[in-house]
Amino acid sequence: MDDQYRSGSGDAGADVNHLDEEDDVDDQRVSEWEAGLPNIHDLTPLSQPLIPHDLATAFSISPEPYRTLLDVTRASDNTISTLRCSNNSFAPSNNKARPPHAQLLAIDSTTMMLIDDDAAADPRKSRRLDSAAEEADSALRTDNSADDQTSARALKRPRLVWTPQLHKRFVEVVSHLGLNNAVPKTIMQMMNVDGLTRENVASHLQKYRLYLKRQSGEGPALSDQLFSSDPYPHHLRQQPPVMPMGIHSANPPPYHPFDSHQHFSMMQHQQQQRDWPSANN
DNA sequence: AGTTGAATAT
DNA sequence: CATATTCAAC
Repeated sequence: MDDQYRSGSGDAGADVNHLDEEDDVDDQRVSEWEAGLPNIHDLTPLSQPLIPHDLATAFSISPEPYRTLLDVTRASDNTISTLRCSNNSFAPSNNKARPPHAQLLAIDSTTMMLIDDDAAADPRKSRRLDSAAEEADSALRTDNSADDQTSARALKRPRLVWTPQLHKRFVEVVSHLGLNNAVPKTIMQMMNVDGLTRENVASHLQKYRLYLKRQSGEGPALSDQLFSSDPYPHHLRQQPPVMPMGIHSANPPPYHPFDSHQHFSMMQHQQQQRDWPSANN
């Protein structure tokens, strides 16, 4: 193929890593794949920057370096030889919980709306789980950025942090299913957050149930009324309380762990990137 | 030292 | 799947 052109939709290389077994099937799939490739007029010549200069400067994006045709060819060769070498070192797919890229779709439009709102309001951690498809990926699962040196196994996925967004989705799903169907696996599927494991959910569910029990069990006893300003017989608390999950992470979010009941009214300024990558212990 | 959220073991 | 225990962070 003409290496003067690049496609916006991903590198061809990724598909080069099957070797033996089922060649014919592979061939067919390759053909299909090839058929789907953009034609030459759809491609941007590598000699042209993807981002127009003025746009780049407007957004403070450092301009791409210019490439000569020679550069391009060289890079291309490089890529190819790299792929040839590392063929099978791919694909360990270090966990069961991420087969196809598209799983079930989200519960309903309402949910999606809510989530989107949230993501907009708190961009800090919205990067995982926002449409639950896009880059949730890179954020949640084993981080590939610094490349998995030891590749394959031995990789413990980083500790999951239940951000308010994640938790919210969790709560939504749980209430959407009855308490009967709200079991880890189902919840996990419904949440459709990729990288999220059943164990993650199970653990969280445990805490959540505990929390719920506490809420309801927590006698509206007199002691309560001493401090509470609401004299109502409050066993009407059927509605799953939106408990704000605290976060144990490198960056201290302004709110408290579990028990206290507060609505997060945090301002939406300050967007940092330090999500959860305390990656390694 | 005491809690907590999350992981892991049963 | 539920529950108990362990563990690291505050």
